[in-house]
Amino acid sequence: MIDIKLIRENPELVKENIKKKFQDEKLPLVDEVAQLDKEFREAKTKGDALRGDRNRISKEIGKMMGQGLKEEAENAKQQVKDIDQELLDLEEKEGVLADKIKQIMMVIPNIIDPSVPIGKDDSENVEIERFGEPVVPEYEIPYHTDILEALDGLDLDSARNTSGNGFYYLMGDVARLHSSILSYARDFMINRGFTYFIPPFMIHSDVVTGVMSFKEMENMMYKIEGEDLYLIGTSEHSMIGRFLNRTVKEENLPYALTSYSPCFRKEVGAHGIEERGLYRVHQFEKQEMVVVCKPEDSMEWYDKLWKNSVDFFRSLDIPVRTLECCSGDLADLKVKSCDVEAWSPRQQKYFEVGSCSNLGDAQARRLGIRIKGKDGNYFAHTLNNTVVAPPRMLISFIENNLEPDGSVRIPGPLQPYMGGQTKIEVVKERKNTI
RNA sequence: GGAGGAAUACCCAAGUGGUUGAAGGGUCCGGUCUUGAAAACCGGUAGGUCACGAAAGUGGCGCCUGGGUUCGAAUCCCAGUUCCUCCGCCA
Repeated sequence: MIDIKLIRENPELVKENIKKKFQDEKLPLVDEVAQLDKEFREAKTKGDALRGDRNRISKEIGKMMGQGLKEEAENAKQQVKDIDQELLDLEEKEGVLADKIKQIMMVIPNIIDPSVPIGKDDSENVEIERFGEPVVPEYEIPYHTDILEALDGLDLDSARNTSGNGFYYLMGDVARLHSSILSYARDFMINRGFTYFIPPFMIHSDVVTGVMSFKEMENMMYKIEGEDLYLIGTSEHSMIGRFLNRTVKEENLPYALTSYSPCFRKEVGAHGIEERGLYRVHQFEKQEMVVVCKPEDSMEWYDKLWKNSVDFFRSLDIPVRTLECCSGDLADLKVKSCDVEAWSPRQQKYFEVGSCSNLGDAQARRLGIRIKGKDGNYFAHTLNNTVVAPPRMLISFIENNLEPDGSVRIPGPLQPYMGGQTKIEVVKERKNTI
């Protein structure tokens, strides 16, 4: 959500930005909202004057009553009644205009950073960095569900019975590996100066509507029946929701936070064959980074954030690359963003394991996150990024650490979290599987 | 979940329909006094946000939130949220 003042003062800049994002259909909205804004301010100025009159006259009535001036008071009452009548329509108009303006402002995209490459869609995203040797093995790598089942570590059939498609049981060493990755990720971020958080896993509807559009909400969020509660789709929801309509002290910045949570997503819509198994599930767990900082610091934080993810994957011997989102692929709220992708030896391509975003002040404006400065308040900048999100991450992990005999290596940093174990062996008898 | 009580500004707190333009303290800032400090005394302390205005400034909204009653609401009514006390239940 951009500042409407920008539309008043520099509509051409806003239009240029829309063109850069190949959303020409939104161009008329700029003039439309400018006109609505003009009407709204006229109505508000008029309304404020009337409300002022009402306040003044009502006060006078009080004095008249005190002095016993009955008749004058009755006259004045009628005057205020007339004002109220006039305000009735005007206030409705103010409300309608304000709603319309907000609706349009929500879809006008944030001004992208000058460094963002211009391109129509994700095919024009730009690789900015690559680490590790993308291994092409001589033998065929099985589908990840087959690898995990051979380790007696995954039971999708039972999960389908208990909970439906999109759920899973992780078992034995594989379940432990899953937890180890999250624990390691937590410590990894703590060591880099982030503060560890465990947030609420359910949030109220006003927080939900603050952090996402109605459409996103419909497609993603699970609602608790009979309660004003939704299961979070990512800990960013409760982490950034914490700052909703809050003013933070300048000297307390930056907030560099890392949060753990399970994430629940409806994942409405059809998905391809490559998304079977653990690619796209209704429930996963995630270690996340959230930063709230001063505007001048956000770009520096942006670079730090995505590099954290890269370093994390490198420390587990997983080849990764960073792909910058081009203008057309950038979500409307974002100033700049990139995806961190891990190598899949089986598919012999990279796939997304995390996404890093600088939202500038757009999210803060939408949520009312302000900084109390010496010379007045101003909106904060917000950023977020994935550290790691298993079980999807397990796919790249086991594919890259798979031995020809089907066992899976545990890289050094993870071994302490696995009780010193250096590999997960294929089992002869699958005792965990019913 | 049940029964009571509460929510006012940075903090404490008064306030049952109209000179409340939210009393009074405290904190904080400035001053007097002092070698310096403390104390005492004097003065200043709603902050935010929106609109109008070149500016000075003017006005709207703000007493947990959202509705309502009224000429007028911190105050009355309805719904909700959070906190406290007690009871019940529970890792």
